[in-house]
Amino acid sequence: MSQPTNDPVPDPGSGTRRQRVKLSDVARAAGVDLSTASRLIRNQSANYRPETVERVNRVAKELGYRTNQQARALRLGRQQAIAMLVPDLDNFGFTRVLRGAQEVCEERGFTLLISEIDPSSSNQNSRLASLEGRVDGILVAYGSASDTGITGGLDQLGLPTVLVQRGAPDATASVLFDEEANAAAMVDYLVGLGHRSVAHVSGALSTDTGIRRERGFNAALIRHGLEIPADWRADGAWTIDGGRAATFAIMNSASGHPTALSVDSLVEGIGALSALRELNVAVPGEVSVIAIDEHLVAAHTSPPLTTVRLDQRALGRRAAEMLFDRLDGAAGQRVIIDSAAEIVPRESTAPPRT
Amino acid sequence: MSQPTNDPVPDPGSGTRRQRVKLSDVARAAGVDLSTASRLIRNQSANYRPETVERVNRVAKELGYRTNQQARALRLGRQQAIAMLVPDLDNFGFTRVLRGAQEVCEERGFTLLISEIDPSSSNQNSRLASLEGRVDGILVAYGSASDTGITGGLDQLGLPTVLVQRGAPDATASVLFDEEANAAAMVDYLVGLGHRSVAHVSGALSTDTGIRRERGFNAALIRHGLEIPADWRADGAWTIDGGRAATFAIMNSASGHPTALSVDSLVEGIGALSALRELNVAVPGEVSVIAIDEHLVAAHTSPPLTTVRLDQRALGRRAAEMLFDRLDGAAGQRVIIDSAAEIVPRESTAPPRT
DNA sequence: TTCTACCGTACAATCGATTGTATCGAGTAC
DNA sequence: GTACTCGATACAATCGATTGTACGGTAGAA
Repeated sequence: MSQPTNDPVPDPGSGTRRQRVKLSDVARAAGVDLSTASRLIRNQSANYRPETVERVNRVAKELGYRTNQQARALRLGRQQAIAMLVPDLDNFGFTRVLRGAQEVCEERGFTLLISEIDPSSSNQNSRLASLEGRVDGILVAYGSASDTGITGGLDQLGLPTVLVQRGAPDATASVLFDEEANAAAMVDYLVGLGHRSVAHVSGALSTDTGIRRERGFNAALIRHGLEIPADWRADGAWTIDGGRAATFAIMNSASGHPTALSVDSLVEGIGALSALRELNVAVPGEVSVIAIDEHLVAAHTSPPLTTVRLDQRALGRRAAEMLFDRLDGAAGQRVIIDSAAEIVPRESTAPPRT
Repeated sequence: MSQPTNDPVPDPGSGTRRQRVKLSDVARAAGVDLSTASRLIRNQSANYRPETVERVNRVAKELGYRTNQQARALRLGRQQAIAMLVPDLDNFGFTRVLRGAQEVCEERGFTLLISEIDPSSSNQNSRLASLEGRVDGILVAYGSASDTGITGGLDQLGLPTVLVQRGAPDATASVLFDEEANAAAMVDYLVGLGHRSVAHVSGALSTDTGIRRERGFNAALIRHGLEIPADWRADGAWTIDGGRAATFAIMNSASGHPTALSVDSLVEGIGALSALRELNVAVPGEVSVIAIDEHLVAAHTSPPLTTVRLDQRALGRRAAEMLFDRLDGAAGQRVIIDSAAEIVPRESTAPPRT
């Protein structure tokens, strides 16, 4: 190893890498001690002479000093960064959660790093491990897939974690929507239009969110005094193809077909529209369709899809805040926040044909 | 500050944070020097006794030792991580590029961190700066928006950068598709179906990619001996709404309307279908539509959209590889790779009505 | 005039790991 | 028997920043 210990002359050969200015350079140039420079750079100027403060800061600027985050992180024992894990960036649900979390991070001077980790892939644990030492905590946005493996890996990491829009039996720290209410909102809307025959394309019933929406759907039916055949409920697995398959199953069921479809996610809703088109079923003429998750594409499907907008930004914000609390030593809780569910009416819903 | 310097007893009060095992703990427990432990943990066992090697590794495992990445990064001066900047995770184009880069990172033992930075937002520079010291290099996937600000901030960072599917006049390091060929592929396909009146919904003409696709479109027309009116070209700005507006403009143009639309991106294609539906124009009966960017949603629009699939995974891979080369000191280059453009025929295209 | 405060700044330990070089001891050759 | 070699491991500097405490000097009080 070449070690020109006291030769600060930048190597002229490697044009790319300019010598990095460090704190000791600033201190020397300003004629003060390293510790003085350190404090003044960080505005801990309480006891210092204004003159010194000014000089140090000026020199730092002139030299283009920027603190080395690795060194800082090592000394402080923290990274000032958190990670958000998502299973699938192709799913429409995550971006607004991400942005909410991003906002909070920015307010706190933290960096948000995103990592896509497919929970079904084999190397997820190594990817998780690679996050170690880079972040102080983890937000897990896994609403849409089975994820038993992930939680195991997370435990090993020993980092504070908050689950977002997804519960787990053993997880204390999680931020959830009132999914029962969200599902019920769709039924209420359809019933309000006059529908009495409402089928349900659910999210994956292996997931917490799927189960709770199913429960909300059922509760709403009972509240409205409705009963539907068992084969009007189908698991759409949180995917386009799953939604398609579920819709085919419902429409071809022995019980005849419903006048409306309550769908647990936008991607499944797109699948449902696709199936109905293939079956030559008019939407909303013969069957109305409504789905959870608002996104710009919903305005441009055929027909434009009526959706339920959830306040996912707020979800992301709240989750990030809880994570920061945990970093400060607070215990994790299971919090259910108001999703501020709002129907965005478009052309896929209408009163049933009489 | 509480400094129980030589009191390694973990505080029983803070149940959350278990005392972290460090290398010196392992060394002590194994009865060897820190340096020995360091080397053996990293399999630099060249000169060591097999017995010692075994003992150190066993102790490390027993104690659950995991190397502190911050300390390692500080010592080594590198992070073993790179970042990928995307402007908008809602755009369908990025996920496969991301995954390609992810693959290469994994092969090299690097971590890929994703960061969404809206190039039009005001705080982009602070977000960029927050990446400093966390990553060794940056992949910039900005194909779809103006980004003059970003490049400025990147320069200041002084990190090796590679631009992905996006050129810049002054950028040496970039990996690009042959966009002229991609655009031409759409025209060829439409002409092959018998169309002679082909309009163009282009990507934002303020972007490099937009300009090059426009050029390819024009070249293809000439090659086929076709000429079209000026108002059959409209800028769709890489967005759904832009694509809609551009389609309205073309369809309402004084020159009458074309029999086919060649659209530069899937999102704009969705906008185009939306506009055509609103205009009661039959697709593909009156107007065929084809767009660049394959994605599952294209199979489920109405009608399903014929698309051009580009090998974005390869793009991501190549870009990551170039970035690693740059980290090793290689100069950046401007590389154009084969996009392996492939038409995915669906129901939005058909021969023109005679 | 001498002692006490206090102000402004410097000293030095520390975070956890990496790595060039020194050292110790045993075996071998003469 | 002495010197030399080499194998196995220890020593110590270092990466760049943070922070508790010590220290020197000046001013006000006695």
